[in-house]
Amino acid sequence: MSAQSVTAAEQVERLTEGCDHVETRAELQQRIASGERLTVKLGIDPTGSFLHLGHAVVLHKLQQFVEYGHRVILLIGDFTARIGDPTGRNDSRPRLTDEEIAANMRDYREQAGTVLDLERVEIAYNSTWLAALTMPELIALMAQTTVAQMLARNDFAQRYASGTPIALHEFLYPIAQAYDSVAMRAGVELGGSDQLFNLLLGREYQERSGQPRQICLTTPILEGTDGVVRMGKSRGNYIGLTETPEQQFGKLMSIPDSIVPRYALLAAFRAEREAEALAAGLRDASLHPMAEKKKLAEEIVARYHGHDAAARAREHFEATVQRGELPAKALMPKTPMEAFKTIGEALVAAGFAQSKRDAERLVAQGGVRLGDAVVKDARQPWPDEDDIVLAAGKHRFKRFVRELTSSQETS
RNA sequence: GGGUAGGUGGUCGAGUGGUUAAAGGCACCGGACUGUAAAUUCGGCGCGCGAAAGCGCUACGCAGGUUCGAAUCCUGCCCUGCCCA
Repeated sequence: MSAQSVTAAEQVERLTEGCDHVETRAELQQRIASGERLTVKLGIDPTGSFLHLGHAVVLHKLQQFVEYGHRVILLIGDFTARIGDPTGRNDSRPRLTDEEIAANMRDYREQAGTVLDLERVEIAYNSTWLAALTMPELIALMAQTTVAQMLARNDFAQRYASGTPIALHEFLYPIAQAYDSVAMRAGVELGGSDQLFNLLLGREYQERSGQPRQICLTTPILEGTDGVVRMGKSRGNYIGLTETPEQQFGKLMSIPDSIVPRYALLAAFRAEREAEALAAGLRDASLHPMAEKKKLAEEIVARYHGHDAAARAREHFEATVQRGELPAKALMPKTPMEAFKTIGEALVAAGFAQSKRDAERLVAQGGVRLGDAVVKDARQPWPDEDDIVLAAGKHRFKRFVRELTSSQETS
Protein backbone atom coordinates (compact mmCIF):
# COMPACT_ATOMS: atom_id res chain seq x y z
CA MET A 1 0.00 0.00 0.00
CA SER A 2 2.88 2.20 -0.72
CA ALA A 3 1.01 3.71 -3.57
CA GLN A 4 -1.72 5.69 -1.94
CA SER A 5 -0.62 8.62 -4.02
CA VAL A 6 -2.11 7.10 -7.13
CA THR A 7 -5.73 6.18 -7.31
CA ALA A 8 -6.78 2.61 -7.84
CA ALA A 9 -8.16 3.54 -11.22
CA GLU A 10 -4.87 4.99 -12.35
CA GLN A 11 -3.02 2.00 -11.11
CA VAL A 12 -5.31 -0.38 -12.94
CA GLU A 13 -4.99 1.72 -16.02
CA ARG A 14 -1.22 1.50 -16.01
CA LEU A 15 -1.06 -2.13 -15.01
CA THR A 16 -3.33 -3.26 -17.77
CA GLU A 17 -1.90 -1.02 -20.43
CA GLY A 18 -0.39 -3.00 -23.23
CA CYS A 19 -1.83 -6.29 -22.00
CA ASP A 20 -3.52 -8.65 -24.39
CA HIS A 21 -5.92 -10.14 -21.96
CA VAL A 22 -7.05 -9.25 -18.46
CA GLU A 23 -9.18 -11.68 -16.52
CA THR A 24 -10.80 -9.69 -15.12
CA ARG A 25 -10.25 -6.02 -15.05
CA ALA A 26 -13.16 -5.54 -12.68
CA GLU A 27 -11.60 -7.88 -10.15
CA LEU A 28 -8.27 -6.14 -10.41
CA GLN A 29 -9.92 -2.80 -9.90
CA GLN A 30 -11.88 -4.07 -6.94
CA ARG A 31 -8.96 -5.71 -5.18
CA ILE A 32 -6.63 -2.81 -5.67
CA ALA A 33 -9.31 -0.40 -4.51
CA SER A 34 -9.72 -2.46 -1.36
CA GLY A 35 -6.11 -1.75 -0.58
CA GLU A 36 -4.99 -5.34 -0.94
CA ARG A 37 -1.32 -5.94 -1.44
CA LEU A 38 -1.48 -8.43 -4.25
CA THR A 39 0.70 -11.48 -4.48
CA VAL A 40 1.90 -11.44 -8.04
CA LYS A 41 3.35 -14.54 -9.65
CA LEU A 42 5.47 -15.00 -12.70
CA GLY A 43 6.67 -18.47 -13.47
CA ILE A 44 10.06 -18.84 -15.03
CA ASP A 45 11.89 -21.72 -16.50
CA PRO A 46 15.32 -22.38 -15.01
CA THR A 47 16.59 -24.10 -18.12
CA GLY A 48 19.53 -21.98 -19.17
CA SER A 49 17.40 -19.21 -20.44
CA PHE A 50 18.74 -16.49 -22.59
CA LEU A 51 16.56 -13.46 -22.12
CA HIS A 52 15.65 -11.20 -24.99
CA LEU A 53 13.38 -8.28 -25.64
CA GLY A 54 10.43 -10.64 -25.85
CA HIS A 55 10.94 -11.66 -22.24
CA ALA A 56 11.39 -8.06 -21.24
CA VAL A 57 7.76 -7.34 -22.07
CA VAL A 58 6.40 -9.38 -19.21
CA LEU A 59 9.28 -8.50 -16.89
CA HIS A 60 8.57 -4.86 -17.41
CA LYS A 61 4.95 -5.43 -16.53
CA LEU A 62 6.05 -7.24 -13.41
CA GLN A 63 8.28 -4.35 -12.47
CA GLN A 64 5.25 -2.09 -12.55
CA PHE A 65 3.66 -4.24 -9.89
CA VAL A 66 6.85 -3.93 -7.87
CA GLU A 67 6.66 -0.19 -8.15
CA TYR A 68 3.12 -0.13 -6.88
CA GLY A 69 4.27 -1.99 -3.82
CA HIS A 70 2.76 -5.35 -4.53
CA ARG A 71 4.36 -8.58 -3.43
CA VAL A 72 6.05 -9.93 -6.50
CA ILE A 73 7.27 -13.51 -6.59
CA LEU A 74 9.36 -15.05 -9.29
CA LEU A 75 8.44 -18.69 -9.27
CA ILE A 76 11.20 -20.88 -10.50
CA GLY A 77 9.93 -24.03 -12.10
CA ASP A 78 12.71 -26.19 -10.83
CA PHE A 79 10.46 -29.18 -10.38
CA THR A 80 8.82 -28.99 -13.76
CA ALA A 81 12.17 -28.41 -15.43
CA ARG A 82 13.37 -31.66 -14.00
CA ILE A 83 10.78 -33.60 -15.90
CA GLY A 84 11.30 -32.16 -19.34
CA ASP A 85 10.09 -29.46 -21.59
CA PRO A 86 6.43 -29.28 -22.52
CA THR A 87 6.67 -27.29 -25.69
CA GLY A 88 7.11 -29.90 -28.30
CA ARG A 89 9.97 -31.21 -30.23
CA ASN A 90 12.83 -31.14 -27.75
CA ASP A 91 12.43 -34.75 -26.89
CA SER A 92 13.15 -35.55 -23.28
CA ARG A 93 15.55 -32.90 -22.19
CA PRO A 94 18.25 -33.99 -19.85
CA ARG A 95 17.19 -33.44 -16.30
CA LEU A 96 18.71 -30.50 -14.61
CA THR A 97 20.71 -30.91 -11.48
CA ASP A 98 20.47 -28.51 -8.57
CA GLU A 99 23.82 -27.03 -9.53
CA GLU A 100 22.70 -26.41 -13.08
CA ILE A 101 19.53 -24.79 -11.90
CA ALA A 102 21.51 -22.60 -9.54
CA ALA A 103 23.88 -21.61 -12.32
CA ASN A 104 21.02 -20.90 -14.71
CA MET A 105 19.36 -18.77 -12.10
CA ARG A 106 22.48 -16.70 -11.65
CA ASP A 107 22.44 -16.05 -15.38
CA TYR A 108 18.78 -15.30 -15.22
CA ARG A 109 19.20 -12.83 -12.41
CA GLU A 110 21.92 -11.04 -14.25
CA GLN A 111 19.74 -10.67 -17.31
CA ALA A 112 16.41 -10.05 -15.64
CA GLY A 113 18.04 -7.49 -13.41
CA THR A 114 18.26 -5.18 -16.38
CA VAL A 115 14.50 -4.79 -16.26
CA LEU A 116 13.40 -5.90 -12.85
CA ASP A 117 14.44 -4.64 -9.45
CA LEU A 118 15.39 -7.97 -7.97
CA GLU A 119 15.98 -6.52 -4.54
CA ARG A 120 12.27 -6.10 -4.22
CA VAL A 121 11.25 -9.42 -5.65
CA GLU A 122 10.86 -12.71 -3.82
CA ILE A 123 11.99 -16.00 -5.26
CA ALA A 124 10.16 -19.27 -4.79
CA TYR A 125 10.68 -22.76 -6.12
CA ASN A 126 7.82 -24.96 -7.16
CA SER A 127 9.60 -28.12 -6.06
CA THR A 128 8.69 -26.95 -2.56
CA TRP A 129 5.16 -28.19 -3.01
CA LEU A 130 5.19 -30.19 -6.21
CA ALA A 131 7.75 -32.69 -4.97
CA ALA A 132 5.53 -33.35 -1.99
CA LEU A 133 2.39 -33.88 -3.98
CA THR A 134 0.97 -37.36 -3.56
CA MET A 135 -0.63 -39.54 -6.18
CA PRO A 136 -4.13 -39.14 -4.69
CA GLU A 137 -3.69 -35.39 -4.69
CA LEU A 138 -2.47 -35.42 -8.25
CA ILE A 139 -5.39 -37.55 -9.32
CA ALA A 140 -7.77 -35.17 -7.63
CA LEU A 141 -6.25 -32.32 -9.59
CA MET A 142 -6.40 -34.20 -12.85
CA ALA A 143 -10.02 -35.00 -12.24
CA GLN A 144 -10.76 -31.30 -12.40
CA THR A 145 -9.65 -31.02 -15.98
CA THR A 146 -10.99 -32.71 -19.05
CA VAL A 147 -9.21 -33.87 -22.15
CA ALA A 148 -11.38 -31.63 -24.25
CA GLN A 149 -10.26 -28.71 -22.15
CA MET A 150 -6.65 -29.62 -22.68
CA LEU A 151 -7.11 -30.04 -26.38
CA ALA A 152 -8.68 -26.64 -26.52
CA ARG A 153 -5.32 -25.16 -25.76
CA ASN A 154 -3.93 -23.80 -28.96
CA ASP A 155 -0.62 -25.53 -29.22
CA PHE A 156 -2.09 -28.89 -28.22
CA ALA A 157 -4.91 -28.44 -30.67
CA GLN A 158 -2.50 -27.68 -33.48
CA ARG A 159 -0.20 -30.50 -32.70
CA TYR A 160 -3.05 -32.94 -32.34
CA ALA A 161 -4.51 -31.84 -35.64
CA SER A 162 -1.22 -32.06 -37.46
CA GLY A 163 -0.33 -35.41 -35.99
CA THR A 164 2.65 -34.16 -34.02
CA PRO A 165 3.20 -36.25 -30.94
CA ILE A 166 1.93 -35.05 -27.62
CA ALA A 167 3.36 -36.89 -24.66
CA LEU A 168 0.97 -37.52 -21.84
CA HIS A 169 3.14 -35.83 -19.27
CA GLU A 170 2.82 -32.63 -21.20
CA PHE A 171 -0.69 -32.38 -19.88
CA LEU A 172 0.84 -32.27 -16.45
CA TYR A 173 2.50 -28.95 -17.07
CA PRO A 174 -0.57 -26.79 -17.15
CA ILE A 175 -1.85 -28.75 -14.18
CA ALA A 176 1.34 -28.24 -12.22
CA GLN A 177 1.49 -24.58 -13.11
CA ALA A 178 -2.12 -24.11 -12.12
CA TYR A 179 -1.51 -25.87 -8.86
CA ASP A 180 1.39 -23.52 -8.19
CA SER A 181 -1.11 -20.70 -8.02
CA VAL A 182 -3.13 -22.59 -5.43
CA ALA A 183 -0.06 -23.37 -3.36
CA MET A 184 1.09 -19.76 -3.50
CA ARG A 185 -2.33 -18.28 -3.03
CA ALA A 186 -1.49 -16.03 -5.96
CA GLY A 187 -3.59 -12.94 -6.46
CA VAL A 188 -2.31 -12.17 -9.90
CA GLU A 189 -0.45 -14.24 -12.42
CA LEU A 190 1.41 -12.78 -15.34
CA GLY A 191 2.48 -14.50 -18.49
CA GLY A 192 2.87 -14.18 -22.21
CA SER A 193 -0.25 -14.57 -24.28
CA ASP A 194 0.66 -18.15 -25.01
CA GLN A 195 0.26 -18.81 -21.30
CA LEU A 196 -3.35 -17.75 -21.09
CA PHE A 197 -4.71 -21.26 -20.85
CA ASN A 198 -2.38 -22.17 -17.99
CA LEU A 199 -3.17 -18.99 -16.12
CA LEU A 200 -6.88 -19.52 -16.43
CA LEU A 201 -6.55 -23.08 -15.26
CA GLY A 202 -4.87 -21.80 -12.13
CA ARG A 203 -7.82 -19.51 -11.61
CA GLU A 204 -10.15 -22.45 -11.85
CA TYR A 205 -8.22 -24.59 -9.41
CA GLN A 206 -8.14 -21.79 -6.92
CA GLU A 207 -11.85 -21.37 -7.08
CA ARG A 208 -12.40 -25.07 -6.52
CA SER A 209 -10.16 -25.00 -3.51
CA GLY A 210 -12.05 -22.13 -2.04
CA GLN A 211 -9.55 -19.38 -2.73
CA PRO A 212 -10.18 -16.08 -4.43
CA ARG A 213 -9.47 -16.53 -8.11
CA GLN A 214 -6.24 -15.05 -9.37
CA ILE A 215 -6.37 -12.26 -11.86
CA CYS A 216 -4.68 -13.23 -15.09
CA LEU A 217 -2.72 -10.76 -17.14
CA THR A 218 -1.13 -11.72 -20.40
CA THR A 219 1.34 -9.61 -22.31
CA PRO A 220 1.70 -9.65 -26.07
CA ILE A 221 4.25 -11.84 -27.74
CA LEU A 222 6.83 -9.64 -29.37
CA GLU A 223 7.76 -10.44 -32.93
CA GLY A 224 11.41 -10.96 -33.66
CA THR A 225 13.67 -8.89 -35.86
CA ASP A 226 12.03 -10.42 -38.91
CA GLY A 227 8.82 -8.73 -37.86
CA VAL A 228 6.82 -11.86 -38.42
CA VAL A 229 7.25 -14.68 -35.94
CA ARG A 230 7.69 -14.47 -32.21
CA MET A 231 11.09 -13.61 -30.96
CA GLY A 232 13.03 -16.65 -29.96
CA LYS A 233 16.56 -17.78 -29.65
CA SER A 234 16.07 -20.81 -31.83
CA ARG A 235 14.59 -18.67 -34.57
CA GLY A 236 17.61 -16.42 -34.54
CA ASN A 237 15.45 -13.33 -34.62
CA TYR A 238 16.14 -12.19 -31.10
CA ILE A 239 17.78 -9.23 -29.45
CA GLY A 240 19.36 -10.32 -26.18
CA LEU A 241 19.14 -8.15 -23.11
CA THR A 242 22.84 -8.58 -22.46
CA GLU A 243 24.08 -8.23 -25.98
CA THR A 244 26.45 -5.41 -26.68
CA PRO A 245 25.05 -1.98 -27.50
CA GLU A 246 26.36 -2.30 -31.06
CA GLN A 247 24.72 -5.66 -31.57
CA GLN A 248 21.44 -4.48 -30.16
CA PHE A 249 21.47 -1.31 -32.19
CA GLY A 250 22.28 -3.11 -35.41
CA LYS A 251 19.59 -5.68 -34.90
CA LEU A 252 17.06 -3.02 -34.06
CA MET A 253 17.88 -1.22 -37.27
CA SER A 254 17.17 -4.40 -39.18
CA ILE A 255 13.57 -4.70 -38.12
CA PRO A 256 11.03 -3.96 -40.83
CA ASP A 257 9.66 -0.44 -40.77
CA SER A 258 6.17 -1.80 -40.30
CA ILE A 259 6.93 -3.10 -36.87
CA VAL A 260 8.62 -0.01 -35.51
CA PRO A 261 5.52 1.23 -33.66
CA ARG A 262 5.08 -2.15 -32.03
CA TYR A 263 8.64 -2.09 -30.78
CA ALA A 264 8.05 1.42 -29.53
CA LEU A 265 5.23 0.05 -27.43
CA LEU A 266 6.61 -3.29 -26.33
CA ALA A 267 10.35 -2.82 -26.31
CA ALA A 268 10.76 0.87 -25.59
CA PHE A 269 7.59 0.92 -23.49
CA ARG A 270 6.33 4.14 -24.89
CA ALA A 271 2.72 4.92 -24.09
CA GLU A 272 0.08 3.53 -26.42
CA ARG A 273 -0.79 7.02 -27.59
CA GLU A 274 2.78 7.70 -28.61
CA ALA A 275 3.11 4.42 -30.41
CA GLU A 276 -0.04 5.19 -32.33
CA ALA A 277 1.18 8.66 -33.17
CA LEU A 278 4.37 7.14 -34.47
CA ALA A 279 2.44 4.69 -36.61
CA ALA A 280 0.34 7.49 -38.01
CA GLY A 281 3.38 9.63 -38.72
CA LEU A 282 5.07 6.82 -40.59
CA ARG A 283 1.92 6.12 -42.56
CA ASP A 284 1.50 9.64 -43.82
CA ALA A 285 5.25 10.05 -44.26
CA SER A 286 5.46 13.00 -41.94
CA LEU A 287 8.09 11.05 -40.04
CA HIS A 288 11.17 9.53 -41.60
CA PRO A 289 11.34 5.78 -41.04
CA MET A 290 15.06 5.56 -40.62
CA ALA A 291 15.30 8.56 -38.34
CA GLU A 292 12.53 7.13 -36.19
CA LYS A 293 14.11 3.74 -36.17
CA LYS A 294 17.43 5.15 -35.06
CA LYS A 295 15.70 7.09 -32.33
CA LEU A 296 13.90 3.98 -31.21
CA ALA A 297 17.01 1.84 -31.33
CA GLU A 298 18.95 4.34 -29.29
CA GLU A 299 16.16 4.54 -26.77
CA ILE A 300 15.98 0.79 -26.34
CA VAL A 301 19.73 0.31 -26.15
CA ALA A 302 19.88 3.05 -23.53
CA ARG A 303 17.52 1.07 -21.31
CA TYR A 304 20.06 -1.69 -21.07
CA HIS A 305 23.38 0.07 -21.45
CA GLY A 306 22.84 3.72 -20.67
CA HIS A 307 22.68 6.76 -22.87
CA ASP A 308 26.35 7.10 -23.61
CA ALA A 309 26.69 3.55 -24.80
CA ALA A 310 23.57 3.94 -26.90
CA ALA A 311 24.94 7.04 -28.55
CA ARG A 312 28.19 5.26 -29.31
CA ALA A 313 26.28 2.33 -30.75
CA ARG A 314 24.49 4.72 -33.04
CA GLU A 315 27.74 6.26 -34.22
CA HIS A 316 29.16 2.82 -34.73
CA PHE A 317 26.21 1.89 -36.88
CA GLU A 318 26.39 5.06 -38.93
CA ALA A 319 30.09 4.61 -39.52
CA THR A 320 30.24 0.92 -40.30
CA VAL A 321 26.96 0.22 -41.97
CA GLN A 322 26.02 3.48 -43.56
CA ARG A 323 29.44 4.74 -44.51
CA GLY A 324 31.16 1.37 -44.76
CA GLU A 325 34.07 2.45 -42.62
CA LEU A 326 35.95 0.39 -40.17
CA PRO A 327 34.78 1.16 -36.67
CA ALA A 328 36.85 3.44 -34.51
CA LYS A 329 39.69 1.34 -33.23
CA ALA A 330 39.56 2.82 -29.80
CA LEU A 331 36.07 1.50 -29.22
CA MET A 332 36.79 -2.00 -30.32
CA PRO A 333 37.44 -4.84 -27.97
CA LYS A 334 40.93 -6.22 -28.36
CA THR A 335 41.84 -9.77 -29.06
CA PRO A 336 45.33 -11.00 -28.45
CA MET A 337 47.35 -11.50 -31.59
CA GLU A 338 48.09 -15.05 -32.50
CA ALA A 339 50.62 -16.52 -34.82
CA PHE A 340 48.31 -17.21 -37.73
CA LYS A 341 49.89 -18.53 -40.85
CA THR A 342 47.25 -17.27 -43.21
CA ILE A 343 44.34 -14.91 -43.24
CA GLY A 344 42.03 -17.87 -43.70
CA GLU A 345 43.23 -19.27 -40.43
CA ALA A 346 42.58 -15.98 -38.69
CA LEU A 347 39.06 -15.88 -40.09
CA VAL A 348 38.32 -19.24 -38.54
CA ALA A 349 39.90 -18.24 -35.24
CA ALA A 350 37.87 -15.04 -35.20
CA GLY A 351 34.71 -17.06 -35.64
CA PHE A 352 33.93 -15.41 -38.96
CA ALA A 353 34.19 -18.68 -40.82
CA GLN A 354 33.34 -22.18 -39.72
CA SER A 355 36.16 -23.84 -41.57
CA LYS A 356 39.00 -23.03 -43.90
CA ARG A 357 36.79 -23.80 -46.83
CA ASP A 358 34.21 -21.46 -45.48
CA ALA A 359 36.88 -18.80 -45.05
CA GLU A 360 37.96 -19.21 -48.64
CA ARG A 361 34.40 -18.73 -49.83
CA LEU A 362 34.07 -15.59 -47.78
CA VAL A 363 37.23 -14.18 -49.30
CA ALA A 364 36.24 -15.24 -52.79
CA GLN A 365 33.09 -13.19 -52.43
CA GLY A 366 35.01 -10.11 -51.48
CA GLY A 367 33.68 -10.03 -47.98
CA VAL A 368 36.92 -9.84 -46.08
CA ARG A 369 38.96 -6.78 -45.28
CA LEU A 370 42.21 -6.52 -43.40
CA GLY A 371 42.74 -2.99 -42.32
CA ASP A 372 41.48 -1.00 -45.29
CA ALA A 373 42.37 -3.52 -47.95
CA VAL A 374 40.05 -6.12 -49.37
CA VAL A 375 41.62 -9.54 -49.06
CA LYS A 376 41.87 -11.40 -52.34
CA ASP A 377 43.25 -14.71 -51.21
CA ALA A 378 42.61 -16.56 -48.00
CA ARG A 379 46.02 -18.17 -48.21
CA GLN A 380 47.69 -14.82 -48.13
CA PRO A 381 50.02 -14.75 -45.12
CA TRP A 382 48.86 -13.05 -41.98
CA PRO A 383 50.72 -9.75 -41.74
CA ASP A 384 53.28 -9.03 -39.10
CA GLU A 385 51.62 -6.12 -37.40
CA ASP A 386 50.97 -5.07 -33.86
CA ASP A 387 47.44 -3.87 -34.16
CA ILE A 388 45.16 -4.72 -37.03
CA VAL A 389 41.44 -5.01 -37.70
CA LEU A 390 40.01 -7.96 -39.54
CA ALA A 391 36.55 -7.44 -40.98
CA ALA A 392 34.06 -9.90 -42.43
CA GLY A 393 31.17 -8.29 -44.18
CA LYS A 394 29.91 -4.97 -43.00
CA HIS A 395 29.44 -5.64 -39.39
CA ARG A 396 31.79 -8.26 -38.06
CA PHE A 397 35.08 -6.88 -36.86
CA LYS A 398 37.88 -8.13 -34.75
CA ARG A 399 40.85 -6.13 -33.62
CA PHE A 400 43.99 -8.14 -33.06
CA VAL A 401 46.60 -6.59 -30.83
CA ARG A 402 50.04 -8.00 -30.23
CA GLU A 403 50.61 -7.04 -26.65
CA LEU A 404 47.77 -6.51 -24.32
CA THR A 405 48.73 -4.24 -21.53
CA SER A 406 45.72 -5.06 -19.45
CA SER A 407 43.47 -8.06 -19.45
CA GLN A 408 40.72 -6.62 -21.56
CA GLU A 409 40.22 -9.52 -23.83
CA THR A 410 36.71 -9.66 -25.17
CA SER A 411 35.15 -12.06 -27.52
C1' G B 1 -1.62 -56.76 -29.83
C1' G B 2 -3.06 -56.18 -35.38
C1' G B 3 -2.92 -53.08 -39.78
C1' U B 4 -0.77 -48.98 -42.24
C1' A B 5 2.36 -44.64 -43.35
C1' G B 6 6.84 -42.62 -42.12
C1' G B 7 12.16 -41.41 -40.05
C1' U B 8 16.82 -37.32 -45.54
C1' G B 9 21.51 -31.85 -44.48
C1' G B 10 20.08 -25.85 -39.39
C1' U B 11 14.81 -26.50 -40.90
C1' C B 12 10.79 -27.87 -44.30
C1' G B 13 10.75 -31.18 -48.19
C1' A B 14 12.15 -33.94 -53.23
C1' G B 15 14.59 -38.20 -54.33
C1' U B 16 13.20 -45.88 -55.18
C1' G B 17 20.26 -48.92 -57.48
C1' G B 18 25.11 -45.39 -60.52
C1' U B 19 25.30 -38.86 -63.84
C1' U B 20 23.29 -37.60 -55.68
C1' A B 21 27.54 -33.82 -51.36
C1' A B 22 21.90 -35.32 -52.43
C1' A B 23 16.23 -30.94 -56.36
C1' G B 24 13.43 -26.93 -54.36
C1' G B 25 11.78 -23.57 -50.29
C1' C B 26 13.14 -21.22 -45.65
C1' A B 27 17.02 -19.76 -42.51
C1' C B 28 22.01 -18.24 -42.68
C1' C B 29 26.60 -15.77 -44.97
C1' G B 30 28.87 -12.37 -48.81
C1' G B 31 28.43 -8.71 -53.03
C1' A B 32 25.43 -4.87 -55.41
C1' C B 33 21.64 -1.49 -54.60
C1' U B 34 18.89 1.56 -50.85
C1' G B 35 17.01 5.76 -46.11
C1' U B 36 18.40 0.62 -42.55
C1' A B 37 21.70 -5.07 -41.36
C1' A B 38 14.27 -3.75 -44.61
C1' A B 39 12.81 -4.77 -49.75
C1' U B 40 15.07 -6.23 -54.36
C1' U B 41 18.95 -8.66 -56.94
C1' C B 42 23.39 -11.71 -57.80
C1' G B 43 26.34 -15.37 -55.53
C1' G B 44 27.56 -18.85 -51.64
C1' C B 45 26.05 -22.45 -48.19
C1' G B 46 29.70 -30.66 -45.31
C1' C B 47 35.10 -31.27 -43.96
C1' G B 48 40.28 -31.75 -45.48
C1' C B 49 44.44 -31.62 -49.10
C1' G B 50 45.96 -28.97 -53.67
C1' A B 51 48.30 -23.14 -57.43
C1' A B 52 44.66 -25.45 -60.30
C1' A B 53 42.17 -29.27 -62.91
C1' G B 54 41.20 -32.40 -59.11
C1' C B 55 41.61 -35.98 -55.07
C1' G B 56 40.11 -37.92 -50.38
C1' C B 57 36.84 -38.32 -46.19
C1' U B 58 32.15 -37.93 -43.68
C1' A B 59 26.60 -37.70 -44.38
C1' C B 60 20.23 -39.67 -45.71
C1' G B 61 17.06 -43.27 -37.63
C1' C B 62 20.66 -47.57 -35.74
C1' A B 63 23.23 -52.33 -36.85
C1' G B 64 24.24 -55.83 -40.36
C1' G B 65 23.65 -57.86 -45.47
C1' U B 66 23.05 -58.08 -51.11
C1' U B 67 25.70 -55.55 -55.19
C1' C B 68 31.26 -53.65 -59.15
C1' G B 69 28.14 -49.65 -56.89
C1' A B 70 22.77 -48.14 -51.93
C1' A B 71 19.61 -42.48 -49.22
C1' U B 72 17.43 -45.92 -52.71
C1' C B 73 17.02 -53.45 -52.32
C1' C B 74 17.04 -57.31 -47.96
C1' U B 75 17.13 -58.63 -42.45
C1' G B 76 16.90 -57.13 -37.43
C1' C B 77 16.33 -53.20 -34.04
C1' C B 78 14.83 -48.18 -32.29
C1' C B 79 11.47 -44.04 -32.82
C1' U B 80 6.80 -41.45 -34.59
C1' G B 81 1.75 -40.60 -36.90
C1' C B 82 -2.96 -42.71 -38.20
C1' C B 83 -6.76 -46.73 -38.06
C1' C B 84 -8.51 -51.11 -35.45
C1' A B 85 -8.44 -53.89 -30.69
